[in-house]
Amino acid sequence: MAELPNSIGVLAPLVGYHLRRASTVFAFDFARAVDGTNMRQVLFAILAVVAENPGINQGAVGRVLGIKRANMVSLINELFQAGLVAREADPGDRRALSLTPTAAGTAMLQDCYQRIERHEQGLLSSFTADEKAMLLDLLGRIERRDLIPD
Amino acid sequence: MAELPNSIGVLAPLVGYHLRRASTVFAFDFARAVDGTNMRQVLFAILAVVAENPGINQGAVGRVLGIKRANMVSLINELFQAGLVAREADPGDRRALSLTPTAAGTAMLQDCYQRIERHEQGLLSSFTADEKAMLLDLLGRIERRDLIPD
DNA sequence: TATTGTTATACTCTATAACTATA
DNA sequence: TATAGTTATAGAGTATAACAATA
Repeated sequence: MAELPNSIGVLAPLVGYHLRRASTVFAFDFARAVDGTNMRQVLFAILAVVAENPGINQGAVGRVLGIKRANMVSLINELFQAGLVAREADPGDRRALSLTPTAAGTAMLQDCYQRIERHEQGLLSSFTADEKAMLLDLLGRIERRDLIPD
Repeated sequence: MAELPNSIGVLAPLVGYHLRRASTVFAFDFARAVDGTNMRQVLFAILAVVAENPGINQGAVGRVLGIKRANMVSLINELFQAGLVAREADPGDRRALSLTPTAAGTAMLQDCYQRIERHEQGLLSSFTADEKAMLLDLLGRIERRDLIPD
């Protein structure tokens, strides 16, 4: 017992601290869940939004997910070069790029979703259905539309 | 109604996604709360652990917070150069550095804590006391000691 | 004028490997 | 051998400013 106890002092009652730690636990588990797929949390989120809203603009995706325009560029490039999304000039607005998932993108999304879902069940194995629903509800009430990028 | 609706597709039922978004909301608010203090989430967390466990080693702080040895170095340097923590060779183990908060460090911790506490009350203004306690409990059950750094 | 996508850039966070000095 | 701190380094994530093309 050489080690000091790990009391976290004033961090204990702070919701922000515990959100950060819990979020990190899920982030690590996400990485393990999609190991070998070359996917990351951001890419998965973008792919999910594109698949749900085919034809959506690059900027709109960023606005939904809280990613800045400037940072969307290389992320979309990654998904495009991996053959997971297609992009073409929006006929209604020639400045904009219209994004759609490819067949490979849809397959990747479904594969990853199933892996992640299974992993989340593991992390939440001690949770009742009510507790999980309660957690999602409480988190949803925190996510009041935060600042739009830019 | 030029903009597509922002439905997030398969992200909706994933706890990890909502943890990440909620965590970001709190991180932004943290930054606004401590504006002008030169403090950041990591530095505040380290300061809190050092203040709660005076004499604790650099590596032990990292273990409590999930920060790797290599990354602790510059963080402790920042706190030291800001005059918030003092460090001296541990008499019992001459490899280790024993950390204690300075008077300025204790004052900074208390000032920041009060600011953050006030801000968290704002973010959680729609939460009942029971709901906040429930959220902390559920998050605590996720933070099962995650992987020790290194 | 405002907006879409883009480039360039910088800072923070996180990760690995290798070194030193102690244990 | 193992551990504490350190250095160097690299990859993500995130931030701002400025530009061209289009609205």
